[in-house]
Amino acid sequence: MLNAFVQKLRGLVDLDAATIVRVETATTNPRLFRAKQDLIREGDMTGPVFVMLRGWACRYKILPNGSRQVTAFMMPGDACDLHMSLVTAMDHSIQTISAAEIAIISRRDMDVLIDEHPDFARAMDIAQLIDEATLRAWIVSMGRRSSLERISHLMCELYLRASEIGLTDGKRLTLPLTQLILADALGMTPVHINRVLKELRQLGAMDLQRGFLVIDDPDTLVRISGFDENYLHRRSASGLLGVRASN
Amino acid sequence: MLNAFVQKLRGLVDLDAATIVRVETATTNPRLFRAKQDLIREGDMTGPVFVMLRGWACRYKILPNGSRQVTAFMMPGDACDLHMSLVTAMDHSIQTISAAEIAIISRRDMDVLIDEHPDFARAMDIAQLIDEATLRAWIVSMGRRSSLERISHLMCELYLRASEIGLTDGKRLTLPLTQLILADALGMTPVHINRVLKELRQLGAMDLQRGFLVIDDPDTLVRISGFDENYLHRRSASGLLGVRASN
DNA sequence: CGCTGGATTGACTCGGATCAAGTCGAGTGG
DNA sequence: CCACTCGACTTGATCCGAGTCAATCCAGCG
Repeated sequence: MLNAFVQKLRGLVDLDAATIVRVETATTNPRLFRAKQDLIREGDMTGPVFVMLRGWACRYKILPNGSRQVTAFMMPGDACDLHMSLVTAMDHSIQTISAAEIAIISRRDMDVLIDEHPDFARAMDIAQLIDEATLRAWIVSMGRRSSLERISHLMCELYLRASEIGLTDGKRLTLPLTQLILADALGMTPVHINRVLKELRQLGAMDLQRGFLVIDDPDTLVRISGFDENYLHRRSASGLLGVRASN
Repeated sequence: MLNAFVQKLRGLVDLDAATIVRVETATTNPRLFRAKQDLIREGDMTGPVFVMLRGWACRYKILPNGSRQVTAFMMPGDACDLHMSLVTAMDHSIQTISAAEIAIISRRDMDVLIDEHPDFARAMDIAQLIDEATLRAWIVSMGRRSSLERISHLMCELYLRASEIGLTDGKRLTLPLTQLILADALGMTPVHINRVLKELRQLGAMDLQRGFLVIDDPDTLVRISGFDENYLHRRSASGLLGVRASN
Protein backbone atom coordinates (compact mmCIF):
# COMPACT_ATOMS: atom_id res chain seq x y z
CA MET A 1 0.00 0.00 0.00
CA LEU A 2 1.62 3.23 -1.18
CA ASN A 3 1.33 6.32 0.94
CA ALA A 4 -0.74 9.29 -0.14
CA PHE A 5 2.24 11.32 -1.31
CA VAL A 6 3.49 8.64 -3.69
CA GLN A 7 -0.03 8.03 -4.85
CA LYS A 8 -0.50 11.67 -5.71
CA LEU A 9 2.84 11.91 -7.52
CA ARG A 10 2.02 8.82 -9.55
CA GLY A 11 -1.12 10.56 -10.67
CA LEU A 12 1.10 13.28 -12.14
CA VAL A 13 3.99 11.38 -13.74
CA ASP A 14 5.20 7.80 -14.12
CA LEU A 15 7.71 7.03 -11.41
CA ASP A 16 10.14 4.12 -11.59
CA ALA A 17 10.36 1.63 -8.74
CA ALA A 18 13.61 3.03 -7.35
CA THR A 19 12.16 6.53 -7.10
CA ILE A 20 9.04 5.25 -5.40
CA VAL A 21 11.11 3.45 -2.78
CA ARG A 22 13.21 6.55 -2.15
CA VAL A 23 10.17 8.76 -1.74
CA GLU A 24 8.46 6.20 0.50
CA THR A 25 11.55 6.05 2.65
CA ALA A 26 11.77 9.81 2.95
CA THR A 27 8.22 9.94 4.25
CA THR A 28 8.27 7.21 6.85
CA ASN A 29 8.05 8.23 10.48
CA PRO A 30 5.63 11.11 10.03
CA ARG A 31 5.05 13.40 12.95
CA LEU A 32 1.63 13.39 14.57
CA PHE A 33 -0.28 16.61 15.03
CA ARG A 34 -3.50 17.36 16.82
CA ALA A 35 -6.21 19.47 15.22
CA LYS A 36 -5.73 23.25 15.04
CA GLN A 37 -2.00 23.23 15.52
CA ASP A 38 0.16 25.64 13.59
CA LEU A 39 2.90 23.92 11.61
CA ILE A 40 4.50 27.25 10.91
CA ARG A 41 3.43 30.87 11.28
CA GLU A 42 3.64 34.00 9.21
CA GLY A 43 6.95 35.67 9.95
CA ASP A 44 8.70 32.43 10.96
CA MET A 45 11.93 31.46 9.25
CA THR A 46 11.21 29.15 6.33
CA GLY A 47 12.14 25.58 7.09
CA PRO A 48 11.74 22.03 5.89
CA VAL A 49 9.13 20.67 3.50
CA PHE A 50 5.91 19.34 5.01
CA VAL A 51 4.18 16.39 3.37
CA MET A 52 0.64 15.57 4.41
CA LEU A 53 0.10 11.84 4.83
CA ARG A 54 -3.14 11.81 6.78
CA GLY A 55 -5.60 14.48 7.85
CA TRP A 56 -6.26 17.98 6.60
CA ALA A 57 -4.57 21.36 6.95
CA CYS A 58 -4.92 24.85 5.57
CA ARG A 59 -2.88 27.89 4.69
CA TYR A 60 -4.22 31.13 6.09
CA LYS A 61 -3.51 34.77 6.78
CA ILE A 62 -4.76 36.91 9.64
CA LEU A 63 -5.73 40.50 8.87
CA PRO A 64 -5.03 43.51 11.09
CA ASN A 65 -8.68 43.54 12.19
CA GLY A 66 -8.38 39.94 13.36
CA SER A 67 -10.40 38.27 10.64
CA ARG A 68 -8.91 35.31 8.90
CA GLN A 69 -8.72 34.19 5.29
CA VAL A 70 -7.88 30.62 4.37
CA THR A 71 -6.08 30.50 1.02
CA ALA A 72 -5.73 26.77 0.47
CA PHE A 73 -6.78 23.41 1.81
CA MET A 74 -4.17 20.69 2.05
CA MET A 75 -5.15 17.04 2.03
CA PRO A 76 -3.13 13.79 2.16
CA GLY A 77 -0.55 13.74 -0.61
CA ASP A 78 -0.09 17.50 -0.68
CA ALA A 79 3.35 18.94 0.02
CA CYS A 80 4.05 22.52 0.84
CA ASP A 81 6.77 25.05 0.41
CA LEU A 82 9.07 23.15 -1.88
CA HIS A 83 10.96 26.31 -2.78
CA MET A 84 9.88 28.37 0.19
CA SER A 85 13.34 28.16 1.71
CA LEU A 86 14.59 30.41 -1.08
CA VAL A 87 13.09 33.31 0.83
CA THR A 88 13.74 34.09 4.46
CA ALA A 89 10.34 34.40 6.11
CA MET A 90 6.91 32.82 5.75
CA ASP A 91 4.27 35.17 4.35
CA HIS A 92 1.41 33.06 5.70
CA SER A 93 0.66 30.42 8.33
CA ILE A 94 -0.19 26.74 8.04
CA GLN A 95 -2.45 24.95 10.48
CA THR A 96 -3.89 21.48 10.84
CA ILE A 97 -7.66 21.21 10.58
CA SER A 98 -7.96 17.67 11.87
CA ALA A 99 -5.49 15.38 13.58
CA ALA A 100 -2.81 14.69 11.00
CA GLU A 101 0.29 12.69 10.12
CA ILE A 102 2.84 14.87 8.42
CA ALA A 103 6.25 13.87 7.13
CA ILE A 104 8.94 16.48 7.49
CA ILE A 105 11.68 16.41 4.89
CA SER A 106 14.76 18.53 5.44
CA ARG A 107 15.87 20.96 2.80
CA ARG A 108 19.00 18.89 2.25
CA ASP A 109 17.18 15.59 1.79
CA MET A 110 14.72 17.22 -0.55
CA ASP A 111 17.53 18.66 -2.68
CA VAL A 112 19.14 15.24 -2.99
CA LEU A 113 15.83 13.67 -3.92
CA ILE A 114 15.21 16.25 -6.60
CA ASP A 115 18.74 15.98 -7.92
CA GLU A 116 18.78 12.24 -8.22
CA HIS A 117 15.21 11.69 -9.37
CA PRO A 118 14.27 14.02 -12.22
CA ASP A 119 10.84 12.43 -12.52
CA PHE A 120 10.16 13.27 -8.91
CA ALA A 121 11.31 16.84 -9.56
CA ARG A 122 8.98 17.05 -12.52
CA ALA A 123 6.07 15.77 -10.46
CA MET A 124 6.74 18.42 -7.83
CA ASP A 125 6.86 21.12 -10.48
CA ILE A 126 3.53 19.97 -11.86
CA ALA A 127 2.06 19.87 -8.37
CA GLN A 128 3.11 23.46 -7.83
CA LEU A 129 1.61 24.44 -11.18
CA ILE A 130 -1.68 22.91 -10.09
CA ASP A 131 -1.53 24.62 -6.71
CA GLU A 132 -1.10 27.90 -8.53
CA ALA A 133 -3.99 27.15 -10.87
CA THR A 134 -6.09 26.35 -7.83
CA LEU A 135 -5.27 29.72 -6.31
CA ARG A 136 -6.44 31.34 -9.53
CA ALA A 137 -9.63 29.31 -9.45
CA TRP A 138 -10.27 30.54 -5.92
CA ILE A 139 -9.77 34.13 -7.03
CA VAL A 140 -12.32 33.58 -9.78
CA SER A 141 -14.75 32.14 -7.25
CA MET A 142 -14.35 34.97 -4.80
CA GLY A 143 -14.58 37.62 -7.46
CA ARG A 144 -17.36 36.45 -9.70
CA ARG A 145 -19.36 33.64 -8.17
CA SER A 146 -22.36 33.87 -5.86
CA SER A 147 -22.22 32.15 -2.50
CA LEU A 148 -24.18 29.17 -3.83
CA GLU A 149 -21.87 28.80 -6.80
CA ARG A 150 -18.81 29.31 -4.64
CA ILE A 151 -19.55 26.56 -2.15
CA SER A 152 -20.55 24.19 -4.94
CA HIS A 153 -17.33 24.93 -6.78
CA LEU A 154 -15.16 24.29 -3.75
CA MET A 155 -16.89 21.01 -3.03
CA CYS A 156 -16.39 19.90 -6.62
CA GLU A 157 -12.71 20.75 -6.32
CA LEU A 158 -12.19 19.00 -3.02
CA TYR A 159 -14.10 15.93 -4.10
CA LEU A 160 -12.10 15.61 -7.30
CA ARG A 161 -8.75 16.18 -5.62
CA ALA A 162 -9.65 13.67 -2.93
CA SER A 163 -10.73 11.09 -5.46
CA GLU A 164 -7.25 11.28 -7.07
CA ILE A 165 -5.72 9.76 -3.97
CA GLY A 166 -8.52 7.33 -3.23
CA LEU A 167 -10.04 9.31 -0.38
CA THR A 168 -13.55 9.10 -1.74
CA ASP A 169 -15.97 6.27 -1.26
CA GLY A 170 -18.60 6.39 -3.96
CA LYS A 171 -20.34 9.70 -3.51
CA ARG A 172 -19.00 10.09 0.00
CA LEU A 173 -15.90 11.89 1.27
CA THR A 174 -14.61 12.21 4.83
CA LEU A 175 -14.23 15.96 5.18
CA PRO A 176 -13.55 17.50 8.59
CA LEU A 177 -14.37 21.10 7.64
CA THR A 178 -16.48 23.13 10.03
CA GLN A 179 -18.78 25.82 8.70
CA LEU A 180 -16.49 28.33 10.34
CA ILE A 181 -13.41 27.24 8.39
CA LEU A 182 -15.49 27.12 5.25
CA ALA A 183 -16.53 30.70 5.92
CA ASP A 184 -12.90 31.74 6.35
CA ALA A 185 -12.01 30.03 3.10
CA LEU A 186 -14.85 31.39 1.00
CA GLY A 187 -14.90 34.93 2.32
CA MET A 188 -18.34 34.56 3.86
CA THR A 189 -19.89 34.43 7.32
CA PRO A 190 -20.60 31.13 9.11
CA VAL A 191 -24.26 32.07 9.26
CA HIS A 192 -24.53 32.44 5.52
CA ILE A 193 -22.52 29.26 4.91
CA ASN A 194 -25.11 27.48 7.00
CA ARG A 195 -28.00 28.82 4.97
CA VAL A 196 -26.40 27.96 1.65
CA LEU A 197 -25.53 24.44 2.79
CA LYS A 198 -29.15 24.04 3.73
CA GLU A 199 -30.20 25.23 0.30
CA LEU A 200 -27.84 22.76 -1.41
CA ARG A 201 -29.29 20.02 0.75
CA GLN A 202 -32.83 20.96 -0.21
CA LEU A 203 -31.83 21.08 -3.87
CA GLY A 204 -30.69 17.49 -3.50
CA ALA A 205 -27.25 18.44 -4.79
CA MET A 206 -25.04 17.64 -1.81
CA ASP A 207 -25.05 17.31 1.94
CA LEU A 208 -22.19 18.46 4.15
CA GLN A 209 -22.50 17.15 7.67
CA ARG A 210 -20.20 16.96 10.64
CA GLY A 211 -17.14 15.31 9.26
CA PHE A 212 -18.23 14.20 5.82
CA LEU A 213 -19.59 15.28 2.48
CA VAL A 214 -22.09 13.41 0.33
CA ILE A 215 -22.41 14.37 -3.33
CA ASP A 216 -26.00 13.46 -4.08
CA ASP A 217 -26.20 14.88 -7.56
CA PRO A 218 -22.90 15.66 -9.28
CA ASP A 219 -24.66 17.00 -12.37
CA THR A 220 -26.52 19.62 -10.44
CA LEU A 221 -23.43 20.59 -8.48
CA VAL A 222 -21.39 21.01 -11.65
CA ARG A 223 -24.18 22.96 -13.30
CA ILE A 224 -24.61 25.31 -10.36
CA SER A 225 -20.90 26.02 -9.98
CA GLY A 226 -19.93 26.04 -13.63
CA PHE A 227 -17.11 23.74 -12.56
CA ASP A 228 -14.48 22.99 -15.19
CA GLU A 229 -11.82 20.62 -13.98
CA ASN A 230 -9.25 21.66 -16.58
CA TYR A 231 -7.27 23.65 -14.03
CA LEU A 232 -6.52 20.52 -12.00
CA HIS A 233 -4.66 19.08 -15.00
CA ARG A 234 -5.56 15.49 -14.20
CA ARG A 235 -4.30 12.68 -16.38
CA SER A 236 -7.03 10.23 -15.51
CA ALA A 237 -10.41 10.75 -17.11
CA SER A 238 -12.85 9.77 -14.39
CA GLY A 239 -14.48 12.93 -13.20
CA LEU A 240 -17.32 14.20 -11.13
CA LEU A 241 -19.84 13.16 -13.70
CA GLY A 242 -18.44 9.67 -13.50
CA VAL A 243 -19.40 9.42 -9.86
CA ARG A 244 -22.97 8.62 -10.63
CA ALA A 245 -22.11 6.29 -13.45
CA SER A 246 -19.94 4.27 -11.11
CA ASN A 247 -22.82 3.79 -8.75
CA MET B 1 20.89 50.07 -19.65
CA LEU B 2 19.63 46.67 -18.58
CA ASN B 3 16.23 45.51 -19.71
CA ALA B 4 13.36 45.12 -17.28
CA PHE B 5 13.69 41.35 -17.03
CA VAL B 6 17.34 41.47 -15.98
CA GLN B 7 16.59 44.31 -13.64
CA LYS B 8 13.87 42.32 -11.92
CA LEU B 9 16.02 39.21 -11.60
CA ARG B 10 18.84 41.26 -10.11
CA GLY B 11 16.42 42.42 -7.49
CA LEU B 12 15.98 38.77 -6.49
CA VAL B 13 19.50 37.31 -6.65
CA ASP B 14 23.01 38.41 -7.55
CA LEU B 15 23.73 37.49 -11.13
CA ASP B 16 27.23 37.28 -12.58
CA ALA B 17 28.13 39.20 -15.72
CA ALA B 18 28.04 36.15 -17.97
CA THR B 19 24.53 35.25 -16.90
CA ILE B 20 23.34 38.79 -17.40
CA VAL B 21 24.68 38.82 -20.94
CA ARG B 22 23.02 35.49 -21.72
CA VAL B 23 19.67 36.62 -20.38
CA GLU B 24 19.93 39.94 -22.20
CA THR B 25 20.69 38.09 -25.41
CA ALA B 26 17.75 35.75 -24.98
CA THR B 27 15.41 38.71 -24.66
CA THR B 28 16.51 40.86 -27.57
CA ASN B 29 14.14 41.19 -30.49
CA PRO B 30 10.92 41.25 -28.51
CA ARG B 31 7.67 40.97 -30.42
CA LEU B 32 5.38 43.98 -30.48
CA PHE B 33 1.77 43.63 -29.43
CA ARG B 34 -1.08 46.07 -29.56
CA ALA B 35 -3.39 46.59 -26.59
CA LYS B 36 -6.02 43.94 -25.84
CA GLN B 37 -4.40 41.15 -27.78
CA ASP B 38 -4.45 37.63 -26.43
CA LEU B 39 -0.98 36.11 -26.14
CA ILE B 40 -2.51 32.73 -25.45
CA ARG B 41 -6.00 31.49 -24.59
CA GLU B 42 -7.50 29.02 -22.16
CA GLY B 43 -7.49 25.63 -23.82
CA ASP B 44 -4.54 26.41 -26.11
CA MET B 45 -1.53 24.12 -26.08
CA THR B 46 1.10 25.43 -23.69
CA GLY B 47 4.01 26.98 -25.49
CA PRO B 48 7.07 29.15 -25.02
CA VAL B 49 7.81 31.46 -22.13
CA PHE B 50 6.68 35.08 -22.44
CA VAL B 51 8.79 37.82 -20.91
CA MET B 52 7.31 41.30 -20.57
CA LEU B 53 9.79 44.01 -21.50
CA ARG B 54 7.46 46.96 -21.93
CA GLY B 55 3.75 47.50 -21.34
CA TRP B 56 1.21 45.65 -19.22
CA ALA B 57 -0.74 42.42 -19.51
CA CYS B 58 -3.06 40.31 -17.40
CA ARG B 59 -4.09 36.74 -16.80
CA TYR B 60 -7.82 36.15 -16.82
CA LYS B 61 -10.58 33.58 -16.96
CA ILE B 62 -14.00 33.91 -18.55
CA LEU B 63 -16.95 32.35 -16.72
CA PRO B 64 -19.84 30.50 -18.34
CA ASN B 65 -22.07 33.54 -17.82
CA GLY B 66 -19.61 35.70 -19.76
CA SER B 67 -18.19 37.66 -16.87
CA ARG B 68 -14.46 37.91 -16.53
CA GLN B 69 -12.04 37.65 -13.64
CA VAL B 70 -8.49 38.94 -13.92
CA THR B 71 -6.19 36.89 -11.69
CA ALA B 72 -2.89 38.72 -12.13
CA PHE B 73 -1.33 41.82 -13.61
CA MET B 74 1.96 41.47 -15.45
CA MET B 75 4.34 44.40 -15.80
CA PRO B 76 7.76 44.78 -17.41
CA GLY B 77 10.17 42.22 -16.00
CA ASP B 78 7.50 39.62 -15.35
CA ALA B 79 7.77 36.24 -17.04
CA CYS B 80 5.01 33.76 -17.32
CA ASP B 81 4.52 30.06 -17.48
CA LEU B 82 8.04 28.91 -16.78
CA HIS B 83 6.86 25.38 -16.07
CA MET B 84 3.54 25.62 -17.84
CA SER B 85 4.76 23.36 -20.64
CA LEU B 86 4.72 20.45 -18.17
CA VAL B 87 0.96 20.32 -18.67
CA THR B 88 -0.78 20.13 -22.00
CA ALA B 89 -3.32 22.93 -22.04
CA MET B 90 -3.61 26.45 -20.66
CA ASP B 91 -6.15 26.81 -17.86
CA HIS B 92 -6.43 30.58 -18.34
CA SER B 93 -5.79 33.28 -20.92
CA ILE B 94 -3.24 36.07 -21.10
CA GLN B 95 -3.93 39.40 -22.75
CA THR B 96 -2.06 42.65 -23.21
CA ILE B 97 -3.57 45.68 -21.51
CA SER B 98 -1.49 48.30 -23.28
CA ALA B 99 0.80 48.11 -26.27
CA ALA B 100 3.67 45.88 -25.22
CA GLU B 101 7.07 44.49 -26.12
CA ILE B 102 7.31 40.84 -25.19
CA ALA B 103 10.27 38.52 -25.61
CA ILE B 104 9.38 34.96 -26.48
CA ILE B 105 11.81 32.32 -25.29
CA SER B 106 11.43 28.79 -26.59
CA ARG B 107 11.12 25.93 -24.17
CA ARG B 108 14.48 24.61 -25.38
CA ASP B 109 16.35 27.89 -24.93
CA MET B 110 14.85 28.32 -21.50
CA ASP B 111 15.93 24.84 -20.45
CA VAL B 112 19.49 25.55 -21.54
CA LEU B 113 19.49 28.87 -19.72
CA ILE B 114 18.28 27.23 -16.52
CA ASP B 115 20.72 24.36 -16.85
CA GLU B 116 23.78 26.51 -17.37
CA HIS B 117 22.93 29.34 -14.99
CA PRO B 118 21.81 28.09 -11.60
CA ASP B 119 21.50 31.63 -10.27
CA PHE B 120 19.06 32.40 -13.03
CA ALA B 121 17.11 29.27 -12.17
CA ARG B 122 17.00 30.32 -8.55
CA ALA B 123 15.77 33.78 -9.48
CA MET B 124 12.98 32.25 -11.54
CA ASP B 125 11.99 29.99 -8.66
CA ILE B 126 11.83 32.98 -6.32
CA ALA B 127 9.80 34.90 -8.87
CA GLN B 128 7.30 32.08 -9.00
CA LEU B 129 7.16 31.96 -5.22
CA ILE B 130 6.32 35.64 -5.18
CA ASP B 131 3.71 35.22 -7.88
CA GLU B 132 2.09 32.56 -5.74
CA ALA B 133 2.22 34.75 -2.65
CA THR B 134 0.61 37.50 -4.68
CA LEU B 135 -2.23 35.19 -5.66
CA ARG B 136 -2.76 34.45 -1.96
CA ALA B 137 -2.75 38.15 -1.17
CA TRP B 138 -5.44 38.65 -3.82
CA ILE B 139 -7.55 35.91 -2.25
CA VAL B 140 -7.24 37.63 1.10
CA SER B 141 -8.32 40.91 -0.47
CA MET B 142 -11.32 39.44 -2.22
CA GLY B 143 -12.41 37.47 0.80
CA ARG B 144 -11.94 39.84 3.67
CA ARG B 145 -11.34 43.39 2.51
CA SER B 146 -13.90 46.09 1.72
CA SER B 147 -13.84 47.72 -1.68
CA LEU B 148 -11.94 50.71 -0.33
CA GLU B 149 -9.34 48.50 1.29
CA ARG B 150 -9.13 46.28 -1.75
CA ILE B 151 -8.36 49.02 -4.24
CA SER B 152 -5.89 50.61 -1.86
CA HIS B 153 -4.15 47.29 -1.36
CA LEU B 154 -3.83 46.63 -5.06
CA MET B 155 -2.41 50.06 -5.71
CA CYS B 156 0.16 49.56 -2.95
CA GLU B 157 1.15 46.27 -4.53
CA LEU B 158 1.43 47.61 -8.05
CA TYR B 159 3.32 50.69 -6.95
CA LEU B 160 5.82 48.65 -4.98
CA ARG B 161 6.33 46.07 -7.72
CA ALA B 162 6.76 48.83 -10.26
CA SER B 163 9.27 50.67 -8.12
CA GLU B 164 11.44 47.52 -8.07
CA ILE B 165 12.11 47.89 -11.76
CA GLY B 166 12.35 51.67 -11.80
CA LEU B 167 8.93 52.28 -13.31
CA THR B 168 7.93 54.84 -10.72
CA ASP B 169 8.78 58.50 -10.78
CA GLY B 170 8.50 59.90 -7.26
CA LYS B 171 4.91 59.37 -6.28
CA ARG B 172 3.82 58.83 -9.86
CA LEU B 173 3.42 55.64 -11.87
CA THR B 174 2.37 55.19 -15.48
CA LEU B 175 -0.51 52.75 -15.15
CA PRO B 176 -2.75 52.03 -18.13
CA LEU B 177 -5.54 50.32 -16.20
CA THR B 178 -9.11 51.27 -17.05
CA GLN B 179 -11.77 51.16 -14.38
CA LEU B 180 -13.28 48.24 -16.22
CA ILE B 181 -10.16 46.10 -15.98
CA LEU B 182 -9.81 47.09 -12.36
CA ALA B 183 -13.37 45.92 -11.77
CA ASP B 184 -12.60 42.58 -13.42
CA ALA B 185 -9.53 42.22 -11.23
CA LEU B 186 -11.12 43.17 -7.93
CA GLY B 187 -14.43 41.39 -8.35
CA MET B 188 -16.42 44.61 -8.40
CA THR B 189 -18.47 46.62 -10.87
CA PRO B 190 -16.97 49.48 -12.87
CA VAL B 191 -19.54 51.80 -11.31
CA HIS B 192 -18.43 51.00 -7.82
CA ILE B 193 -14.74 51.21 -8.75
CA ASN B 194 -15.47 54.72 -9.94
CA ARG B 195 -17.08 55.72 -6.67
CA VAL B 196 -14.29 54.30 -4.56
CA LEU B 197 -11.59 55.96 -6.66
CA LYS B 198 -13.42 59.21 -6.11
CA GLU B 199 -13.45 58.59 -2.39
CA LEU B 200 -9.72 57.86 -2.35
CA ARG B 201 -9.16 61.07 -4.27
CA GLN B 202 -11.22 63.05 -1.78
CA LEU B 203 -9.35 61.44 1.10
CA GLY B 204 -6.17 62.75 -0.47
CA ALA B 205 -4.71 59.25 -0.50
CA MET B 206 -4.23 58.65 -4.22
CA ASP B 207 -5.48 59.64 -7.61
CA LEU B 208 -5.88 57.21 -10.49
CA GLN B 209 -6.42 58.99 -13.76
CA ARG B 210 -6.35 57.95 -17.38
CA GLY B 211 -3.03 56.24 -17.73
CA PHE B 212 -1.33 57.03 -14.48
CA LEU B 213 -1.47 56.73 -10.73
CA VAL B 214 -0.38 59.33 -8.20
CA ILE B 215 0.20 58.24 -4.62
CA ASP B 216 -0.53 61.41 -2.69
CA ASP B 217 -0.33 59.97 0.79
CA PRO B 218 1.36 56.58 1.16
CA ASP B 219 0.72 56.49 4.92
CA THR B 220 -3.01 56.79 4.48
CA LEU B 221 -3.06 54.24 1.70
CA VAL B 222 -1.11 51.73 3.78
CA ARG B 223 -3.31 52.38 6.77
CA ILE B 224 -6.52 51.95 4.84
CA SER B 225 -5.45 48.74 3.15
CA GLY B 226 -3.52 47.18 5.99
CA PHE B 227 -0.81 46.60 3.42
CA ASP B 228 2.12 44.46 4.54
CA GLU B 229 4.76 44.06 1.89
CA ASN B 230 6.25 40.90 3.37
CA TYR B 231 4.63 38.71 0.73
CA LEU B 232 6.59 40.42 -2.03
CA HIS B 233 9.83 39.21 -0.42
CA ARG B 234 11.85 42.22 -1.53
CA ARG B 235 15.53 42.44 -0.69
CA SER B 236 15.75 46.20 -0.90
CA ALA B 237 14.37 48.18 2.00
CA SER B 238 12.85 51.22 0.33
CA GLY B 239 9.13 50.85 0.66
CA LEU B 240 5.93 52.73 0.26
CA LEU B 241 6.57 54.78 3.33
CA GLY B 242 9.85 55.83 1.80
CA VAL B 243 8.07 57.46 -1.08
CA ARG B 244 7.29 60.54 0.86
CA ALA B 245 10.69 60.70 2.47
CA SER B 246 12.31 60.72 -0.95
CA ASN B 247 10.29 63.75 -1.94
C1' DC C 1 -25.03 16.84 34.25
C1' DG C 2 -23.46 21.02 32.94
C1' DC C 3 -19.95 22.96 29.63
C1' DT C 4 -18.36 24.04 25.12
C1' DG C 5 -17.86 24.49 20.31
C1' DG C 6 -20.36 24.09 16.50
C1' DA C 7 -24.94 24.36 13.86
C1' DT C 8 -29.32 26.61 13.14
C1' DT C 9 -32.81 30.11 12.65
C1' DG C 10 -35.06 34.76 12.65
C1' DA C 11 -35.08 39.93 12.24
C1' DC C 12 -32.88 43.66 10.54
C1' DT C 13 -29.09 46.35 8.14
C1' DC C 14 -25.93 47.71 4.64
C1' DG C 15 -22.25 47.52 1.08
C1' DG C 16 -22.05 47.05 -3.38
C1' DA C 17 -24.82 45.65 -7.59
C1' DT C 18 -28.02 47.09 -10.96
C1' DC C 19 -30.35 50.19 -13.95
C1' DA C 20 -30.38 54.35 -16.32
C1' DA C 21 -28.77 58.77 -17.78
C1' DG C 22 -25.56 61.64 -18.85
C1' DT C 23 -20.55 63.64 -19.67
C1' DC C 24 -16.00 63.90 -21.42
C1' DG C 25 -12.18 63.40 -24.67
C1' DA C 26 -9.72 61.53 -28.42
C1' DG C 27 -10.01 60.39 -32.77
C1' DT C 28 -11.89 60.66 -37.72
C1' DG C 29 -13.98 62.00 -41.67
C1' DG C 30 -16.52 65.58 -44.33
C1' DC D 1 -13.08 73.46 -38.25
C1' DC D 2 -16.93 71.09 -36.87
C1' DA D 3 -20.12 67.14 -36.47
C1' DC D 4 -20.05 62.29 -35.32
C1' DT D 5 -18.69 58.37 -32.88
C1' DC D 6 -17.02 55.41 -29.55
C1' DG D 7 -14.96 54.04 -25.35
C1' DA D 8 -14.33 55.29 -20.90
C1' DC D 9 -15.78 57.89 -16.92
C1' DT D 10 -19.53 59.95 -13.70
C1' DT D 11 -23.52 60.31 -11.09
C1' DG D 12 -28.15 59.31 -9.13
C1' DA D 13 -31.95 56.10 -7.69
C1' DT D 14 -33.16 51.75 -6.33
C1' DC D 15 -32.55 46.81 -5.16
C1' DC D 16 -30.79 42.67 -3.14
C1' DG D 17 -27.34 39.22 -1.47
C1' DA D 18 -24.90 38.62 2.27
C1' DG D 19 -23.53 40.54 6.80
C1' DT D 20 -24.78 41.50 11.59
C1' DC D 21 -26.92 40.69 15.89
C1' DA D 22 -29.06 37.66 18.94
C1' DA D 23 -31.20 33.51 20.46
C1' DT D 24 -31.50 28.72 20.59
C1' DC D 25 -30.33 24.02 19.67
C1' DC D 26 -27.47 20.02 19.79
C1' DA D 27 -23.74 16.48 20.45
C1' DG D 28 -19.77 15.14 22.55
C1' DC D 29 -17.31 14.99 26.74
C1' DG D 30 -14.93 15.87 31.20
